[in-house]
Parts: sequence; C-alpha cells; structure tokens
Amino acid sequence: MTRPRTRIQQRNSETILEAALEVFSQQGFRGATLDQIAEVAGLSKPNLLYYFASKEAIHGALLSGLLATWLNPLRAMDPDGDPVAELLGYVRRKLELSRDFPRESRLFANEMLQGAPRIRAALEGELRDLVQEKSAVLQRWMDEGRLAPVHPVHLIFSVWALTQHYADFDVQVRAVLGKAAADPFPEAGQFLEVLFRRLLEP
Amino acid sequence: MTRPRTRIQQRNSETILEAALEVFSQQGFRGATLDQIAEVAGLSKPNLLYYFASKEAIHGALLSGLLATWLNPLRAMDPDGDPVAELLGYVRRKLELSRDFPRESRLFANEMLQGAPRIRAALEGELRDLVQEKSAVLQRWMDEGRLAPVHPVHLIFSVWALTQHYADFDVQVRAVLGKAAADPFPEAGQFLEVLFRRLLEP
DNA sequence: GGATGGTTTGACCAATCGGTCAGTTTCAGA
DNA sequence: TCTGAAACTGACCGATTGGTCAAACCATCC
Repeated sequence: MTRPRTRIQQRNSETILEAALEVFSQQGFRGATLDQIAEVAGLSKPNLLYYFASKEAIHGALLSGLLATWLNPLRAMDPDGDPVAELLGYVRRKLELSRDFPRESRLFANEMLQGAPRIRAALEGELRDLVQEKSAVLQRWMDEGRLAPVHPVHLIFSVWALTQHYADFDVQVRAVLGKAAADPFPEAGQFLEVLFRRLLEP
Repeated sequence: MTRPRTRIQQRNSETILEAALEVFSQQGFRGATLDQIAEVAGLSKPNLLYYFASKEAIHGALLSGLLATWLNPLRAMDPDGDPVAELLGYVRRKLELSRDFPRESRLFANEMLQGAPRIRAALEGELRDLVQEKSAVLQRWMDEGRLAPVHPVHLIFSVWALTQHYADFDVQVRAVLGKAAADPFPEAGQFLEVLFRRLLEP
C-alpha cells in the first residue's frame, strides 16, 4: 500500500516484485527463498528487506491487485451487448492474459493449490459476487433464447479452466505439441472459439 | 522400485506415501518438509529415512506410476467404439479421477507449475505418443463424419483442463458455489456432457 | 533364555532459512 | 561544497532444513 516516492524506490520495488513473481510463480510461497529472489533481482538480501518488510509482504504485494486484473475481462462483459460475441470476447481476453501473463497465472494457481490461504476472503466475497452477477446476465440471455441453455456458473468455470490451462500447464502443452509448433496460442484461440460457438449458439 | 517384503515394511511404506501425498500436493516439493510428512505419518523423521533414501526418493515414488494412472482413462478409449460415447466416457472417467483422487491431481499440477523437472521426459515420450495415437483416432472419426471436426489435440487438452480444474481449483469452485452446494461434481458432470455433446455431435 | 535381524529413536550435523543491525556509501538539494 | 537523508552492505542471529549414526528396541526362531 506504501506508494514509492523517489525514482530509486520506484525502480527497485518494481525490480523486486518482478523477480519475486518469477520465483514465487515457479516454487510457490514456501518453496521460494529470499536469496533466490535477491539473486534474480540483482540486489542483496538486506536491500530487499529495506523495501519490503518481509517475504510475506512481497508475496502479498503481488497477490493484491492480481485478482482484480484477473477479473477485469469478466467485468468487461457487457449485459447489453450481443451474448455470443460478448462471451467469445471474454474468452479471447482471458486467453490473452494467459499468453501475456503466464507467471501471474501460475502464481494464482499455486495459491489455489495451497487452499488459497491468503485470498480465500476475496474468493468468497469479490469473486463470488461478480460471478453471481454475470451468471444472472448469462441466465437472462438463455431465458431470452439468445444463448443455448447451460449451467451459467459452470460455463464461467469452463472459461477459466480452458484458458488458464495454456498458462499453467504450458510445459505439458508444448511437450505434447512438440517443438515444431512454436506458439500454441493461435490454434488454442481458434479451438476455443469453435468450442464456445457450438456450445452457446442457440 | 524396491518391493516391500515384511508386513511392517508394507504398512509403513504406504503410510509414508499417503502422508507425503498429503503434504507434497499442498506445498509442492520444495515447500514440503520431512518433519511435516513425519508428523502426518505418525512416524519419526529418521524412521522415514529408514524406508526411503531421501525426500527426493519419496517424491519420486509418488510421481512414478502417477502418469500411468492419469493416462489410463485415455488409453481405455476404444477406436472401435461409438465416437461420441467413447469420448464422453473418457470425460466421465477423468472427472471421477478428479473427484476421487484430488491430491494426486494437485501433485501433478504442482509438478507442471514448476516446469515438470522430474517428469519432462515422460511428457515428451509416453504422454506425447499416446496423445498422438488417440488424436489420429479422433481425426479418423471426424473424417468419417462421426464426430464434428475440431483440432483433436486441443480437444484432448480441453478434457484435461475441464476435469482437472475441479480438483486443482476445488477451493475456488466451492467458494463461488457457496457452502450450500455440498458436492459440485454431479453438476459438473452434467455440464461437461452437454458441452462435449454440442461440440462433437455431427 | 539367548541369538539374530529387522525396526525405531534421540542426539547430532552442516547447510540454509527469514530476518536484524551497525555501519558505510550514495545521492539530492541548499 | 557541504549536509542530512536515503540507499546499501557484511556480518551475524536463532530457527529450521535434509540427513546421519550409534545405540536401543522388539519380534521371532532355536
């Protein structure tokens, strides 16, 4: 919450968070060490702790704001737009997040695997409320016959699962597709569009 | 690989692996400690190391065999069966794995998030080969007009993503659905059947 | 009862963990 | 150029880590 004031504070805080994201997203909270983060950041360990009070504080700084970024694409789904186009747009934006911010996705996944000890409250509050709100919109679209009927909450789950898979299980995806296919995301985008069109077009 | 001989060895080996699964699946390899595992197992730490040479050995014993269990449902997909029924059967069996063995799923997910350092070879070998084989079957079914055309490998990815999501992100699923819905799996099963029917029925 | 081999443990080890602190270096503004 | 605050560091701390080891325990068969 503390706003960096000087240029040095600004730069070093960002450097530390960037390095911490790299390490936390791969090792999880307990598996990551301050020495690793310091080395990646190119700073000394005491210097890290000059900018952040503790390991927990660095992790917390990364997590806070992450959920918001994560939910923005869903929030942007317009109740007054065209149902299929709106949902396909949501899927596309979510997939772009997986492509452009895979480490953030893995940080989130790590937190989930550990039982979400640090963001459970946000899950049961902010996240739940938004899903309920958007589920109601989806349900209305289905009632109006503009979207094929399906369980709206599980529909949202399916968007999350299908898009995050390409970030969290990136190694597996690339291992299966082989080294020939450099970038799996264009294909994934096409596949997901087909999937959700067939699922949802009335 | 060492086969337990006496009854005590049998029992304690199983107890240790059971406890290790509990801890590794939640904390990841680096985050887990032998003390935690020993406490969960109800054994002393030196006694753990009497049965397994090292922490790495315990983790390795869990991972080996896991991939096989994980791929069995896909392996069981019959090239001579009815296409839609075969794939829906695969989805159902995979979802049952998520329901009955969520810790194994999370152990696997943890390994993926870390870049699969210990099973990368198996991913690029055994896993890749099986997916290629089954993709060819799916492609043939599509060519024969018995399955709607779609990228076969990404189709398999989608089965993995959608089913494993209910194990790996269990906390999130339950947080969103609220405490009212005790068991999300029946609904999930129905949703996935609808999804794959609409996607694949010609 | 004694011998034997599998089983268990308390005490211990070096290495690493998150974190502290006294003190030094660097920088911005007057 | 001086000065005070900001930035940085080496050395260090107690706790925890994975792992070792000699000694003790225990069940079984003679």
